[in-house]
Amino acid sequence: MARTTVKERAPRQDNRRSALLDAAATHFADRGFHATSTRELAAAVGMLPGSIYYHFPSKNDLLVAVYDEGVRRIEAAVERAVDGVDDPWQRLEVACTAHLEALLDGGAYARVVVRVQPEDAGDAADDLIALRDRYEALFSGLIAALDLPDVSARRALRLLLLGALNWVQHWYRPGRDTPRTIVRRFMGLLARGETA
Amino acid sequence: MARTTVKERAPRQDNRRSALLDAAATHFADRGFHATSTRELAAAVGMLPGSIYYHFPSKNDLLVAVYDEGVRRIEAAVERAVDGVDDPWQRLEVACTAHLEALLDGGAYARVVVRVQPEDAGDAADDLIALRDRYEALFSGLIAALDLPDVSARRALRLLLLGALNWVQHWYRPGRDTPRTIVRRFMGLLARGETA
Amino acid sequence: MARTTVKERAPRQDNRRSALLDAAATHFADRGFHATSTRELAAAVGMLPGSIYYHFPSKNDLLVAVYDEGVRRIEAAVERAVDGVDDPWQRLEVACTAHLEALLDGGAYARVVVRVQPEDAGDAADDLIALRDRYEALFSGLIAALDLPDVSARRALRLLLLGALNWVQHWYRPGRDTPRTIVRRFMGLLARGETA
Amino acid sequence: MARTTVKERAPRQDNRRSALLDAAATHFADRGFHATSTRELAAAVGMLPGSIYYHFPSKNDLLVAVYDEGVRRIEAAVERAVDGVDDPWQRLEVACTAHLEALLDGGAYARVVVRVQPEDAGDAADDLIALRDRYEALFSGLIAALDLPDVSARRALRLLLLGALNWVQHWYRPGRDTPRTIVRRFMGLLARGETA
DNA sequence: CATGAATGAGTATTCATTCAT
DNA sequence: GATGAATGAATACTCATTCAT
Repeated sequence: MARTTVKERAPRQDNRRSALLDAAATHFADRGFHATSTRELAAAVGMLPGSIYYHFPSKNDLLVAVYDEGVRRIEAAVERAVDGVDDPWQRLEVACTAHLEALLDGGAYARVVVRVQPEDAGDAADDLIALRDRYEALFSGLIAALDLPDVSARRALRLLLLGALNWVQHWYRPGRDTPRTIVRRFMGLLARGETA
Repeated sequence: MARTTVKERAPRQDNRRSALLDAAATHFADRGFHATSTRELAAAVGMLPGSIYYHFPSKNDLLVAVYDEGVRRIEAAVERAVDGVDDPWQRLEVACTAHLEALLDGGAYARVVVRVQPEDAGDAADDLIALRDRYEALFSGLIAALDLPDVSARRALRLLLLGALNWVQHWYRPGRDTPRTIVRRFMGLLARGETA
Repeated sequence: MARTTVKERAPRQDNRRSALLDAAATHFADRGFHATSTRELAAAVGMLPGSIYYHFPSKNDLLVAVYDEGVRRIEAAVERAVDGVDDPWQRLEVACTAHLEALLDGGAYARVVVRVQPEDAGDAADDLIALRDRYEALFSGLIAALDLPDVSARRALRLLLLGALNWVQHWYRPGRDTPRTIVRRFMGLLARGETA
Repeated sequence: MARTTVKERAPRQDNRRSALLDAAATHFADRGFHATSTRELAAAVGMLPGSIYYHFPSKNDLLVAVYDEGVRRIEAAVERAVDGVDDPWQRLEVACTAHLEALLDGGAYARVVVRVQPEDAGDAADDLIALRDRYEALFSGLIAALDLPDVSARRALRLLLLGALNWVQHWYRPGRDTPRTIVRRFMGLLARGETA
């Protein structure tokens, strides 16, 4: 009688916290960290501004939480994509596609990782840098498997690709391109084995 | 002689305005537009906050002025670089190097163009977009001269290169690399004539 | 002894309440009433902020409880000290010493009585004033037993002594002085019987 | 004919700043530092809360300014009072009276010095302590001139008197007593030359 | 005997901007 | 070519407190 249904136990869960996280992701991705106020965030989830601080100790920490989730999602997408693929260039290509899909269609979390600069997080800048590095290490691994002449070429390829991929958000218009076709084109421009 | 202050007397013109512009460029490039307050800018040039408004009607307009100067400088550098070079791939390479030099060693104005997102300018976002497009057109011209199969390949190359180049600021450490070596490496990864 | 937690089991009664009271005493004494937040108090005893309100209806009431305990403790110390002493000046001196010991070495409760101003308690200011008066009456009794010329001299002596004693906390450095030596010196400065 | 009167030059002076300082003194003295909000202060002088920060960089600095003025005023009053008085005990008595007058009738600035605890000023606590010490040094000088047996007696007398005097505000009711009569009574309780 | 989740009002402070002088 | 003095609105954040569970 007291509880309306047996499921009553769980629902009081932390879905306000995650609603808040979602709103933060969207706003940070779309307008930037500094251009987003805690009021906007609160309004977006129907809280009062002060109530945010029940869930997160500061706006900075909220950013770190979003960023962390963003990195986690891109990593997961990339790992899922390369799973079962054997050819090293093929693995790199599907990884790039997954990366780009995460950035363009994959929701706001991933976009935050590319849009927000670590230094915006103030004290927590180092946390963001560590997260970013963790992801780049995953990419380094994929590139290490290629038959490239030396470490310099590997580093150059990693930075060329990640730069180009992360910049896509600045000009991407859905419909005209898809993540897959963009990556196809980018990879097509590369000289595979016979690099200088 | 009588007065001890070393205040520069010579450049009679409005060097207050350009000092302000310089300070804005540095701050916007280093910390971002929203993270820079007009007070900081004023303090940096020894003005009172209100005095900024004698020179510029708003903080947004100040950004537009900086951005405009930034684009102007990159354009000038690129044009100077390609001048007298004939081979299309060679022209592209020196252009990329000039672009990267402007970004990395060329002072704050150019960095603002890459760091600040047009939407940060509010009303004036369109002005910034127009400026960015103007510059990209210059780049498109250089790429059009290459022997690439179709318009898609040309577009892909432009976006790949600009993305990779503009991303460099996120990882560049002076000493280890130079703009020239970075561009050499990037170009070396590309399949020249025989692109797919 | 199965469980590793050292949690005291014995004092069955509401030792959470008294832990809270202790924390409040310490914080109010050290930092003042307004400078102490209920969150700090809760954190100090490992509660959540809301849980305070199970034990006390408001922060003000918490202050009253601490203050009450503080007065009670000073009273008890003074009464214990004068017990068995006969000479009136001697009684006054040991009372002063007990008062000062309570203030300086006697824990936070007593210090709150001297540090916190009644008006800080808002509604409950009158409660604090009543408590303070109750204690001063005890002191008046001791002074009434002295061979002083008139009521004015008695009042002056009471206020001189209490003022000087209560001010000691502002300059006291343990080691250099002790409550006993301070009181000795103060009493030594007084003209005993032959007051003007 | 531009200026309405020759006096026009001065009046735009800093009288808003000093109105603000006055309001701060009154509020800090009457209700304490933490219990006074910047809003109240601003409202008291008809400013908006933010406008305070044109005049003072922080609430703490405002306190320091008030405190400084308070010490200055007590010092001035004491120095004025002892001027022309020769007998050392007489000098001490008029100094005490001046001190007490400053505290009780002399406006809020002096009261702040006694009411607010240095630690309330946060960062600026040391500034307040330095000011308080400066004033106590003045008092030490007056006491050094007395024919007291040793340095301990001098120190004890200084602390006894200052304590008693500063505590007066807690029980003083105008009308019943005056600073002069209170000091007379206090001094009358002291054993002059023949101290133990 | 409490907690989890919030509220609503308030905190000090900062913002871009204005405008008479 | 500014300054001095503010404005008005917003900022991130903290407060004591509530209450269903």
